[in-house]
Amino acid sequence: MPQPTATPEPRCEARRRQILAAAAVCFAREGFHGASIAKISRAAEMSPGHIYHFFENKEAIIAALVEHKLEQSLSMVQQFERAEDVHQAMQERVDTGVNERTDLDHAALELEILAEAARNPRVAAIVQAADAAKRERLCRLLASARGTPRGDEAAATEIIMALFDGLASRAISNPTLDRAALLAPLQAALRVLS
Amino acid sequence: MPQPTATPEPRCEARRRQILAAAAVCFAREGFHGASIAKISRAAEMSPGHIYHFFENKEAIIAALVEHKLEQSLSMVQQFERAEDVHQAMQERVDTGVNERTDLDHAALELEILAEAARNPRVAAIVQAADAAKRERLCRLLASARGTPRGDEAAATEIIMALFDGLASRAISNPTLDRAALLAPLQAALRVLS
DNA sequence: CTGACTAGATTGAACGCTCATTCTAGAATG
DNA sequence: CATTCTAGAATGAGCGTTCAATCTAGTCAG
Repeated sequence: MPQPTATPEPRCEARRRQILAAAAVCFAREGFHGASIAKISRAAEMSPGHIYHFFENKEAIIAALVEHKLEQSLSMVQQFERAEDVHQAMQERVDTGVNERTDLDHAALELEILAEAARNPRVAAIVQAADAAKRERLCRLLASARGTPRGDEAAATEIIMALFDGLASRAISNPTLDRAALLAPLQAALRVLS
Repeated sequence: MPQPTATPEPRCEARRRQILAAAAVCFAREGFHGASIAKISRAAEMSPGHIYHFFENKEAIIAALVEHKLEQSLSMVQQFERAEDVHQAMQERVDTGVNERTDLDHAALELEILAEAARNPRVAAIVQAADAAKRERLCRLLASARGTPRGDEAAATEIIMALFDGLASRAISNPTLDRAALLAPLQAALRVLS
């Protein structure tokens, strides 16, 4: 018995991560359906057939990647929840948020995921479950930050999320986007919403 | 003589529109790469080969559809430009705007177009040219509505566009979206931006 | 009015290719 | 030696695209 309880699947898990990393690159560059298993296997430096030992099929790779991306995005909410002054933490995080959301590779993958969710029920379920979790936690944060309830917490949360989600679209539609200049009007909008 | 010079290409143009309408349905349902020429031809009630009399290839259908969609979206700006009171016209149009942007089929096609633009240079060029035109005109409208310049007109325009673009993402991510409730916080955000 | 002719519209089978997926046999490991 | 891992060729389906054949409707000769 080499490892009794320490590392559950050292090789297998590493391989899986290797495939997901390669898939993320290929999917961002060519889309879910433009990227072939052959290309992903080349990027992951393994044979096409071997990928099927770790994932049932191509859709499972997409699902796993989407899940992984959304888990990352949930960690942002956790940061706010741990912060002492929520208002201040949010204002400070806007800068980073804009840069993350308007990064071209990130934006491309995010839009690809949403477009896929619009037609693939399995992806839609993953996206919507993750979104519901994120939304509820953000809404609760907003309510506690406001102190006195105004009754439109859910809608305001929705608009704040639309604002940040929209940044990905803007990054694609406007390659001359001035990220720094966005901060002032964005914070003004957030102030009136929170 | 029924029509001497009125209709230039009645049959040909009608066929093109027929193909584009069928393609819009197929692309919204299955994505640009999921929808095959065979399926589009079936939806357009014509043979696959015949499609190639009207479009050079599949990419040309995508390009034509994207162009058509963006022309429609430009007509909204024209409405504002013709209005007497821009502020008022915008506030009145928000309701319609929310419903248009959060329509699932519209949102699916919009996200599909943006995802394609992120990797297809031809589509990117069309999207970005249309976006630049729309952006400049909206920015000018915002400046004239404000009266006294504040210097952040371009950035504020960008944030307003992000807000509306983001609604498409929200419609996909949250199927329980309460469209009517969005209006109040959305208008509050627009008021502080314009 | 009728039949031959024509040009454009339309068809659908066929082509070459790439895809996701499976299979087989050899290499590595213990 | 037994077992697990790995590679890459094989498979069949489906893709975008082409093209020779067919249909259709309008013109014109008689």
